[in-house]
Amino acid sequence: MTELFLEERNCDTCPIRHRAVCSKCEADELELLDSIKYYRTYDAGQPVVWAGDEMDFVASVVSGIATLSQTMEDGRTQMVGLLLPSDFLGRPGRAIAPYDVTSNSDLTLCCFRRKPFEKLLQDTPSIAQRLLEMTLDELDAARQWMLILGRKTAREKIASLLIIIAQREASLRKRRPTDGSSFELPLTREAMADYLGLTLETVSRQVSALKRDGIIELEGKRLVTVPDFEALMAETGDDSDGGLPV
Amino acid sequence: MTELFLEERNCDTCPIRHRAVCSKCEADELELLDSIKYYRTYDAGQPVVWAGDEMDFVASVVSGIATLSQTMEDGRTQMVGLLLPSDFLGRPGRAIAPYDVTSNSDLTLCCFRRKPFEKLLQDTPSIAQRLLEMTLDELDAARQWMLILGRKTAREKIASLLIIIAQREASLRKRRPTDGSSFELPLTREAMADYLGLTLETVSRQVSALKRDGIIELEGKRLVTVPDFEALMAETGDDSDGGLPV
DNA sequence: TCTGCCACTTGATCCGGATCAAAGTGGCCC
DNA sequence: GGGCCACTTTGATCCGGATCAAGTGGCAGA
Repeated sequence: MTELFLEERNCDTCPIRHRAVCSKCEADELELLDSIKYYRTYDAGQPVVWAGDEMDFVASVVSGIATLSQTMEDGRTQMVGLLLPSDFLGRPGRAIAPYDVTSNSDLTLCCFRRKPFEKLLQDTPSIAQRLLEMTLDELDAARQWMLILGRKTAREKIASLLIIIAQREASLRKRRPTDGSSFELPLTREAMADYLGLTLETVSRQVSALKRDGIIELEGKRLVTVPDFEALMAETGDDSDGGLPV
Repeated sequence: MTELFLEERNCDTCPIRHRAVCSKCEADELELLDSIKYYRTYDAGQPVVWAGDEMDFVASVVSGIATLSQTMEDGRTQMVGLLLPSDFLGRPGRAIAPYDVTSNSDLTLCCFRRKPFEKLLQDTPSIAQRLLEMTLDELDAARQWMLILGRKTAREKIASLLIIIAQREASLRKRRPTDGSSFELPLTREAMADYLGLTLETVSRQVSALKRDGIIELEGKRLVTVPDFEALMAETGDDSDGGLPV
C-alpha cells in the first residue's frame, strides 16, 4: 500500500533510488541518495531496533517482512505495524524508536542515515510530499486495524487479516487478488495473534474453522488458497465494497 | 498533542493564522490563509461529514470535540480518532472522507478550501513539514490506541482513556496533569465505549469501580477528579514512565 | 407540578475467547 | 535414521465482558 518512490517492475535494489531514476526527481538527488544509503540484512526473528533506542537511520524494506510491536510490562504484546517490501520504516525528525521492530523472515533494508535524509526532505518537496502520502496511508491502515481490534469477532479478525495480506501481496505484484490465488502466510500463528489481539490457540482454531467451512484451503501450515474471494470477504463483516479504497 | 501552528495563549480564532503571524511563515502566507479560510459551527451530535462523502475542505478544530468513527453494516461502531481544539481534520490530496466525522459538543471549525490549501502546502515547505509532523503524531496515537484495543482489560482501557483525556486537556493549557486536577469528560458513556471497544454498560461499571476504589472522584456524571495520577497510571498497565514521549 | 426522555447505573445470565494441558507435525542437525 | 525443537493443533474448563433487563435521576417542555 505504501510504496515509496517505487515502480516495482524495474526496481531490484532500493525503491528510492529507482524512483529517483525514473521520474520526478533530478539526477543529483540520485547521487545524494546513493551517497547516504546502505543496505542491512537481518535473520528471521532478529530485532532491528528496540523501543526507546536511538535510530540513526530511516529505511525502505527491500525484501522480507518486519513488524512493529509494543509490549506491556507483563509481556502482553500488540503488533501495531506490518512492513512488507517497499514499505517505509522510521520517522524523519524523530531520533527515538517508539516501537520494537523485528524481522519476521530474512529481511533486507535499504537504509539512509537520518540527518542527510532529513536534509534531502527539506530540499526536495516532492519527496516530503510522497512521505506525507505514505504516512496518511499508514494512518488509514492503522484505523482500519482499530476497527478490527475493537469490534470484530475472532473469525472476522482472521478473515480480515487474510484479506489484508492477500491484497498487499497482490498489490506488490500490481494485481488484484483473484479467486483461486494463493499466498504464503508470512506470520506464525503467534504473530497473527499479536496482530489481531487474540491468543495463538484461538487463531489456530479459527483458521481450522475457515478451512473446515471451505472458505480457505491450506497446504502445509502456511500456504493459503482462497477459492472464492467474495466468500472470504463476507466473513470479514465489512461492507461488500471491501472497505477503504486502496 | 497535534497542535497545528498554534500557540494557544494568543490564538483566539484560527490556529494556522496565529502561527503565520508569530513565526516561521511570512506575511503573504497569512494573507493567503486569510483569503481561503472560513468558519463553520456545528451543534452537539451533528454529523460533519459521512464516510464516502466528498470533502472539499480541511479544517482545524477551534473549540469543541469531534470524533472520527467507522460503522459496520450491522451497526457495530469503532471510534478511530478524537479531535480536540487545535487538532487537524482532513487530508490534503484526498477528496473522499474515509470516516464519519461527528461533533460531540458545540463545535467550531476553521476551514480551508482544499484546493488552495494544497497549493499553499506545495508552496510552503514549512507547512508541509508541520503537517507531516502532525500526521506522525496521529499515527503514534493510533498505534497506542491499538495496544489499548487489542490487549488491555476493561479497567485498563478506562484508566488509559482518562489519562489520555487528562493529558490532552492539560497540554492545551500548556501544563502537565497534576494530582487533584479535574476535567470534564467530553464523551458520553456510549462514546467512551465506542472508543475503547466495549459496551456502555461495561464502561459504566468500570468507571464506578474506579470511583469505588478511590482512584478517581466523580462530581455528577462527567466531572472527574484524579487525586493521585500515579495511582491512575498504575491502573493502565503501561510502563510507569507513561508510555510514549509526548 | 407532572410527564417523558435521555444518559446512566445496576443486576442476572450467557457466551466467546482465554487459559491450562496434552498431543501432533515437520524441519533439521548430528 | 534418530531425536530434538519450534510450531501447531486439539481438548477441557474458566472467566471477563456482552447481553438482556430493570431501575434511577435530572431536566426540558407541557
